[in-house]
Amino acid sequence: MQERYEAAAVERAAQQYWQQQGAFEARERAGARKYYCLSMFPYPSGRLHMGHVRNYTIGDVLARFMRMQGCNVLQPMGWDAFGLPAENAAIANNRPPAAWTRENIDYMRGQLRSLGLAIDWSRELATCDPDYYRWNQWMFLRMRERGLAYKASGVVNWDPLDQTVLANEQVIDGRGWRTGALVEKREIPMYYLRITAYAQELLSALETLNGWPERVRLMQANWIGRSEGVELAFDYAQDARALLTHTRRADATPLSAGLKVFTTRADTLFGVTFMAVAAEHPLAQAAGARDARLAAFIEECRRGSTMEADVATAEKRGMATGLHVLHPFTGEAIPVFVANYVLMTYGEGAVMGVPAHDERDFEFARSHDIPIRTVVLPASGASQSSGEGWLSDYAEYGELADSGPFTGMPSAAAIDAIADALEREGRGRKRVQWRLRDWGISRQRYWGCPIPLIHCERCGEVAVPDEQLPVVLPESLVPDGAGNPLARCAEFVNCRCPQCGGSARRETDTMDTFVDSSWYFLRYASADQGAAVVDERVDYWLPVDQYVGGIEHAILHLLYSRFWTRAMRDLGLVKISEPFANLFTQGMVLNHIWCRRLPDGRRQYINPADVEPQVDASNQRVGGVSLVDHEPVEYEGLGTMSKSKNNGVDPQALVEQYGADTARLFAMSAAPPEQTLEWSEEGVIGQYRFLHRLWKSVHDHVSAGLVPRYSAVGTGGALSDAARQLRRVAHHTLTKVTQDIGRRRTFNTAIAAVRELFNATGHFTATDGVGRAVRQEALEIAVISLSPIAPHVCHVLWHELGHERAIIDEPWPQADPQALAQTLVELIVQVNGKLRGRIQLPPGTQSDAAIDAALADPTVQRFIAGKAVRKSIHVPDKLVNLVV
RNA sequence: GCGAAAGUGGCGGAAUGGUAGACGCGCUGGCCUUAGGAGCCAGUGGGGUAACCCGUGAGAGUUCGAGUCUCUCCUUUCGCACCA
Repeated sequence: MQERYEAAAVERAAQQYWQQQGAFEARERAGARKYYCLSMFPYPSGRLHMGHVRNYTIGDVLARFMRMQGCNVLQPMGWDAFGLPAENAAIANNRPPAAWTRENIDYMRGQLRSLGLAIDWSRELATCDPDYYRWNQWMFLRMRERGLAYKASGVVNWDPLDQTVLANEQVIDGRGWRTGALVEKREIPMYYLRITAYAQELLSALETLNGWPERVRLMQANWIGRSEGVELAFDYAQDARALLTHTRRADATPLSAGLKVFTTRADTLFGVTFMAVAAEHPLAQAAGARDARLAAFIEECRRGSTMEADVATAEKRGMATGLHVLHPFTGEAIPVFVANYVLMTYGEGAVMGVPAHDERDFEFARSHDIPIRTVVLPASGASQSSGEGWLSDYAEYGELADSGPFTGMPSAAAIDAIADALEREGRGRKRVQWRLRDWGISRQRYWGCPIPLIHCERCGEVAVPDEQLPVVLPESLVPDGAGNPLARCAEFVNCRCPQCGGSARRETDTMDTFVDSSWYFLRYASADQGAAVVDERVDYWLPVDQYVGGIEHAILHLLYSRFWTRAMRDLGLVKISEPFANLFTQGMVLNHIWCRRLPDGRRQYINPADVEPQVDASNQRVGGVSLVDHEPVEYEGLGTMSKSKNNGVDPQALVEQYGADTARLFAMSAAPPEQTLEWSEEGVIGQYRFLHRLWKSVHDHVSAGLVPRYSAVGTGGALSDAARQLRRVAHHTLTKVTQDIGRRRTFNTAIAAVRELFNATGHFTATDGVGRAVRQEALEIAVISLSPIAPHVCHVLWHELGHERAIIDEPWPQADPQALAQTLVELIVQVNGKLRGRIQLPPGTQSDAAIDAALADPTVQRFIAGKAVRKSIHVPDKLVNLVV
């Protein structure tokens, strides 16, 4: 055996072996428990980043561990290949996105292979391949037939200079990224998928997802946002009625029934002192038509991005319309305002304003001189004197006051009573409101899956017939940032109407890339199936047993996938409802951020590898010096690795310098996988050193001749204390690693445990036959425990330890209870909860005996001297607590 | 703004209501030598000669016992529907 560990040679050998054996190609197999282990597929951005290394190593550790547990494991990989970055690269390089994307895929496949992942590459797919996206189109048409896909108008970010729809990412401080023009909201026709039809099921089924993190389930539940409340209509006062009869248009029907609102707090109805409608609300539009100041305000609301975070953090502004509605019970005239914080996309686009019982309404009333009328008395008894600030007790349920016939009722009963009264008069009813909106999938972009529709002047909107699928995206176009090049591509646009045969125009919108990623996990099960979207093999492999990916996908991707799977279920294509039985959300990878301020105020980011940090007395980074030009740079703290902050680390360099095992070991050891991971070059070197020492230690052991491990020999009692102790540590390590990988998913503590075992092995000096057999056993346990995490080096070391069979084909070993047995265990003794002593007792000692032993401890005696022991708590084999 | 998490030595982190700081990085001292991104040994939260005392963002609470559970506050990170 070679004395020095050479990562490159070791990894080449191991990878070659796996490839020759076809070790990771998965087949459906009756009898064995299947284990479908899936990591979120990457966007082919050009190079792998540390987040990928972390993600794929987590998945790989689980896949390899479960394989050794006897499972039939499938771990596939593919490419989320459509999307905006390819178009940006195309603009920058004047090359088609297709070429850029496919080159990136080729390069990144090589990078992934160098990590030694146990992937079945025969199932590889890319979403930009027509063989894949034709099924997007096929599914879209099936959904359209069932009313699950429909056309409606939607609001987008519009760059008035480029005459182009912008993604939220392309809006920077309210301006277009390329033109700098102020972005506007614009309504355009779009296609939607009716995810809201599944809202209740998507919500209820969260309870069944026991293998998902609680926080993800909570976030999804909040996102779906079921609220029970009351929908009611306020009749128009004379002024509004007069206006509406003048401006009545064909589409004014929503206005005819009065001003509709939805509220969860019908109990506060008698406190309504104003109404607020969104700028896009038809009533606002009508009022704006005869009032120039109001029209200007509405126009102002149209500026800015469509992002909800922007809308919600914008200054709350509003303007009176001069119109009024009538209170359904008192008949009082209530003024109607236009307000920028009312969302047209939620509820009815209008809200009733109750300043006394809603903080946002309270502030709005203050700044617009609207009266505040208290109608619910808080249960806390807190009282609010006028002129004071907002008191949150008033947002709680309580007892109604000044509310006509409902006065004196508790809130919950009042809501029912008010809803009943409204329903009797046909003015309102109880209903459920969802926060979840239908999924707009139209993108006015080139590099995506074409929506398979044709527009014919005679026949209208016509579906592309199934036998003409896929509608193939021409791959030679180069976008220029202004508009969609597809719309200018005559060969694509001009076509025949499938119904009448006349000339027609093809739809040029493409699909949201979330469509591509909403079902790829199903396709892996039958990736070679040309005649159907999936086949019966999907029933064998699905659901995914373990899904691994970033927490940033907690809502959208996962919710869309849950919806899509149900849509396919209802089409009879799959039997499952939930695609992912277990979900693991990994944390982000962070690195330090260094920058310089340029004269024009912008920041220039410097890569941390090029900075020598300066620290203050308490070792905090306060600044640094560039290693390139020796000029000072500013420290901006830690942030996720990103291109824009120039703080990424190239995993390729890492693998070339230290090897994949070191990279994997670092990614798994530096933090628990669910939390953020801080990059540390020193940490990487530490793992590298460990692998060297492990190698050296096996080398030194086997160069004195191979011995069978102690447990295989099975000799009984002749062990020295040191040998017994080492065996106990070894088998304890095995227990801990099995739990930490298999149940707790804390790979960092599994690695720490192996290191403890390794340290213990180093301190074990016996050279006799039994001693060497015990050391063999300890080293074997260390190597096999580490093998899912650092598979290459363990593959080679396993052979060197004398094994013919490859380590990936070894069954995961079980700890020997005899090795774990102890003759004495240490109990801690507390007095009033503070540690005061330790006692050694045989395991299983009864309470009375344990407490007597604790009382006899000299230190304990000092602390209880002269005091009465009031209570004694005994936790068997762990502790005694004496309360005095 | 709304929703979700996190906060422990100089640093990353460990502690599955029961010994706070496992394991590693860094640092200090020593040894060794085929000078290697080496290896080995010892030390490393603060205070105190010691006995001991203090210590997990801040404040309260539950408990025999709280880093862990509950509440309030502060700070940081993630998501917010056209980035993927």
